[in-house]
Amino acid sequence: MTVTLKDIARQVNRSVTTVSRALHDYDDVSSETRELVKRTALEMGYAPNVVAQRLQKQRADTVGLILPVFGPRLSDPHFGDVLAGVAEEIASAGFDLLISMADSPSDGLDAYRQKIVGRRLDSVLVIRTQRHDQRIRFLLHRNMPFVANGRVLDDWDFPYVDVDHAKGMWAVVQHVAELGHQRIAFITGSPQLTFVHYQLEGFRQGMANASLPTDESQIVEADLTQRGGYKGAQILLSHTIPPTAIVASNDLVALGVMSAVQDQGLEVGRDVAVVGFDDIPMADTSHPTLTTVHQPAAHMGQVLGQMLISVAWGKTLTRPQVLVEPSLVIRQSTGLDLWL
Amino acid sequence: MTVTLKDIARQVNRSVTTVSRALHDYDDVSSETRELVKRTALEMGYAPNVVAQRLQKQRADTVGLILPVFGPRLSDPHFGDVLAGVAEEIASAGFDLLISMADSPSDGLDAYRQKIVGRRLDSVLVIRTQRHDQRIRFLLHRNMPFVANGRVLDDWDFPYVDVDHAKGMWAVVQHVAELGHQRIAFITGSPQLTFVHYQLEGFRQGMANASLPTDESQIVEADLTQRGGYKGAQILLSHTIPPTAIVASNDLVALGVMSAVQDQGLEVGRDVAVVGFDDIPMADTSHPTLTTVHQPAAHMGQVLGQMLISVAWGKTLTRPQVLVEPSLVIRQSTGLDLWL
DNA sequence: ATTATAACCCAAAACGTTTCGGATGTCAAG
DNA sequence: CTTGACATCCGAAACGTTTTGGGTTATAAT
Repeated sequence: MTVTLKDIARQVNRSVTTVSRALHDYDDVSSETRELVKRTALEMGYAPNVVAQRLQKQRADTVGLILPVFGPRLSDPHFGDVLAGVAEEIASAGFDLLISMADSPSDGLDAYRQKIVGRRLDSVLVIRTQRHDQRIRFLLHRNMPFVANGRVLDDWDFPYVDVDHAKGMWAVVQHVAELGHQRIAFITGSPQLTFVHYQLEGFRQGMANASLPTDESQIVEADLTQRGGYKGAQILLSHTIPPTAIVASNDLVALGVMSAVQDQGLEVGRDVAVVGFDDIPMADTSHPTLTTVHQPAAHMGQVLGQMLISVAWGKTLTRPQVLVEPSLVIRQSTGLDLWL
Repeated sequence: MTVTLKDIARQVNRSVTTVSRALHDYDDVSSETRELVKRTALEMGYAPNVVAQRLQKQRADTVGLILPVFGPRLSDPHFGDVLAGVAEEIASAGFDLLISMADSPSDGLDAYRQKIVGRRLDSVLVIRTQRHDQRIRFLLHRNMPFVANGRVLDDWDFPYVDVDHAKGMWAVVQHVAELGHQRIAFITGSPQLTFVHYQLEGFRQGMANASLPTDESQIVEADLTQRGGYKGAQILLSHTIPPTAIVASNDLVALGVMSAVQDQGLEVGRDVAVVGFDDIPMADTSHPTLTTVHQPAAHMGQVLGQMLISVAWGKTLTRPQVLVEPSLVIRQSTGLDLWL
């Protein structure tokens, strides 16, 4: 059915070797033969069997991504943007992106074992790192090329791209405090996640810097979704002394917070200030528009993609650790000063 | 470095054949040998080389998705949800999802050629179909198993899952007309896209059914993004007689429309009704909440996933064409009746 | 006339697995 | 003692490619 080198060889009366070499422009085949081979290959609709090529070359030209069960969903816009950047970048190098989903939480490592040891992948993208990440431990241990989108707290040396969440959150608190807010609440994800850890650090330092006490009851943990934000805000707003500003771990959560605030009949930006993190497209078109911390998602994705290809080729990275400076984007959701 | 069957064979003093058969629980190997083999395989950290398995079995256990250049972005929530459903479903069957990006518009078909003919894929998911889709033509012609998320206008027989866009849009117009609106505008994507075609059909029939004239100047084409919706709405609202209701091809566009309306100082749901299509999570938490047509994205993804696996195994589908009934979800953005 | 050089070609091995078609040995039935 | 059945094992081929290490022929240099 499908045509192979052998078929071409038979057709042009040459050996398989010669056909292969002709197609690869080796200089020990005559130009007539080369032309002939190439022409008939085209005519017969030949396409190389990549599986065979890979077996022979011991390379896969594929970078893998294993979606953790409790990680970001494919429908998370910020994550989607990062991923699009990665996909685009590696595509231009002829690499593919292989996405597997871990079936169960514990399955995470087993999935790695199977896919990675099975040599399907040349390098791996690790997303949403945890403070002490088993996956990274495993990959380091197996000597498998990988790049992480995020850091860990352990003192391990591995390539990553991350945004300086602490600094970003610090700037947020700074901004909100300058507007006169004193009761600033924070809706976060699981503190096991490294980026949450750093955001908390930035939050606490920012509060201290503004000479505000950090009230632990104002820090609530929630799902990193709109629904999570909505619920978290409901809890916060039901306190006897509700916060006047609510900061969220990401924009999705912040959008949920805005909904909750508005459903309580309060006005975002006047009664309650709301701040997000990520700067997803939606942040610019919500109402009111959302003050947030900008992350260059697509660009980070591209950098990740380049690094993934480099490590797949066994190159050592000139700049293995990239920490991106975030920038505060002030919009309407923190719009008005308070008069206190 | 990595351990192969041969290594195990040497270790346990058996042939490669026997080791392979032992690991696969063939009944012509003694239980002692089987145990021995399995134990040493585990001890040595053996994992089969999938590439070799694939070459031998002529299967890839992979379904492919080639992202068209002008298709939905990975960051489109509705698309992400569908994709998540697909990924989840095929993962439970041990399949992987391979995502490639087409480098250039024209490259679309070439990408198919290379990846598909190169036997990397057992089946292919085609998204965002066009009225006369070259990709589907190609896949049919090559006899390559695939499933489409969307229909075509040609009378070809192939498996697809789609939502009845015409019926959905018909219901939208019906609803808006019942509220008293007469100048109903429509912001669509390219009419080359099949779903836009059907939406237009439903729109026109709905208008006719409500005895309203269809004013072609009220139908504007835009990018299927928030930005596109924003711009489209600006154009419509600058007309001397602006519409009182704006219907959009999807929720993203509708959210952009809402922004534009609000930026003009108008109130969505009172001054201008806005309707979307898809029912992304955001539609429920936007302000005002968005009236839209619900699509069971994740469920459609699962069905697609099951079909993709079936066709990959060469099975004939019991129900190759699935047309899902959409349902109108009435929320605040069409909130108030008009008094005309 | 011999030798060196260049131009062109190819057989065979290798990548790691699965499977077909025996081969060998043992034991019970005839 | 032979035959057949059974249990256990294995060699070799196959999947399609790339690469190694040649071989053959014709031409140029000695």
